[in-house]
Amino acid sequence: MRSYGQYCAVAKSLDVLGDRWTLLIVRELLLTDQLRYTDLRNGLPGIATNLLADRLRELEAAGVIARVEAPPPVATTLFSLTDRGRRLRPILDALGRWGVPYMTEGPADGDVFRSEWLSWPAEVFLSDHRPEDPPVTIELHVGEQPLLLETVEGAVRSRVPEAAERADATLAGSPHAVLGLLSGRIDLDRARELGVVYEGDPAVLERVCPTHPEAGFDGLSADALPSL
Amino acid sequence: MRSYGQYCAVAKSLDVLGDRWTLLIVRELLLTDQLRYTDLRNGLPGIATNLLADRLRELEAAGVIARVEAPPPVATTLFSLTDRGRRLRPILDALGRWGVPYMTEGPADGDVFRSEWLSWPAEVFLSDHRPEDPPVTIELHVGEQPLLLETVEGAVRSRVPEAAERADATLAGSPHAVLGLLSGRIDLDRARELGVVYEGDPAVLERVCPTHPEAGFDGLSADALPSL
DNA sequence: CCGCATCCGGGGCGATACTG
DNA sequence: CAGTATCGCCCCGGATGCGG
Repeated sequence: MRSYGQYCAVAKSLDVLGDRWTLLIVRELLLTDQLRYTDLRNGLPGIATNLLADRLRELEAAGVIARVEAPPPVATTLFSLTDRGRRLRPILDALGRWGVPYMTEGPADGDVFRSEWLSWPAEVFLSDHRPEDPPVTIELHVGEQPLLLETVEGAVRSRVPEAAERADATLAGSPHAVLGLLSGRIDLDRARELGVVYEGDPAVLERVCPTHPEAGFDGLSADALPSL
Repeated sequence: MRSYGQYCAVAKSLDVLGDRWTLLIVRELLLTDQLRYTDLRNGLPGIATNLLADRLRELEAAGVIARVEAPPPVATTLFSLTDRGRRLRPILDALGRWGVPYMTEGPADGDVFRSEWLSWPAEVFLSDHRPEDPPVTIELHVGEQPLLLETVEGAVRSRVPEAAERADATLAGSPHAVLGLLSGRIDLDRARELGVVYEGDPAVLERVCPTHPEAGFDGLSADALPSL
């Protein structure tokens, strides 16, 4: 990217990160530690292959990602974040938190979806109301692959589960309906009408879901959002 | 900006903020509450006037900024952030914090500079080591206009000072030298050799500056930064 | 002056095809 | 699987013009 030519920390960051697709590549690598070129391509629907190659080169030159030649039997190149790349998490989290209101009204026409992307709304909306109790996990089945939510230190974190990992409860349904439930905009009964399936102790869900009258989310509701 | 077409909070944010110059316009409005078109143009060296007009329209449509028609004697349109726009501060702060290492090696050739941009390095590097004592202020004279640092709740915040506001100490010099002092990379004696002028009780500066062997800044030193 | 609109050249980007 | 090559378009940068 052409430099802004400003001796300013924000501008310097944008010199490195401001190109189209760059931060979404970082998002993919924050959600899944190591990815192949093809995995990135699949996780970034719409990116042109030459752009992906360009961005990966630039990010490597900037010290944000590293290329690892995996030994057999994998025998392919894997991309992962460097330490400096992992320090981008606060930026992505801030962007995610600010963008959550744009999700609560449902996907726009033609939007694609991957369940890992629920990571940000889940961590923003949910919290552990009984942090002293033993931790619990909930498995989300929303897109192609599941997402695991777990209570940790009073908050809720998400990650891609290991194979055959069992959770205390499972929640399945459409992205919009599951998000409505997680945000506290609708309750479980209403969610079920929208096709949501919840299996497990209801107390597990209640433990992490927002208290019902959508409270104190610091302007995270979609109300008063411009039409775009 | 063309939408990424992804039902993801990060992508939705970038749909609104990802265009070139957009976040730098927000930066200007976070640093100074209300700005005229011409002020923005001056604060964003290099931006084309049509792009500035485009971005302001887009940001207004997105509900991030608002246009205020100032009454006489000002008689001009002022731009300011909405509530939603002010919630972008965590994003800018995260970008600023990540970008600080790119500043510690000095400005690149042709970089322009404005003293307000020292806001991020100052808040990242400085802290109040004696939060129980009465608050102190330091006035930075680095660029055209001064920047005021003040201790608040154990941290150091910065803002553009009111006219004729007096600080407990003043610090003047080149951006690179002042930044070296603020980051703890050089001490006051060395800074003075580089043309820095400090007036006031040395204890004021020591109270906020990092303890000398550049300690624990979470990878914020410029070491091991790629050449770009 | 202030707040833009218009025009125009160049390059970043999007889509597809092709290759070691 | 991991890219390169190509082509059109549109975004961006820079200059100028223009009404209030």
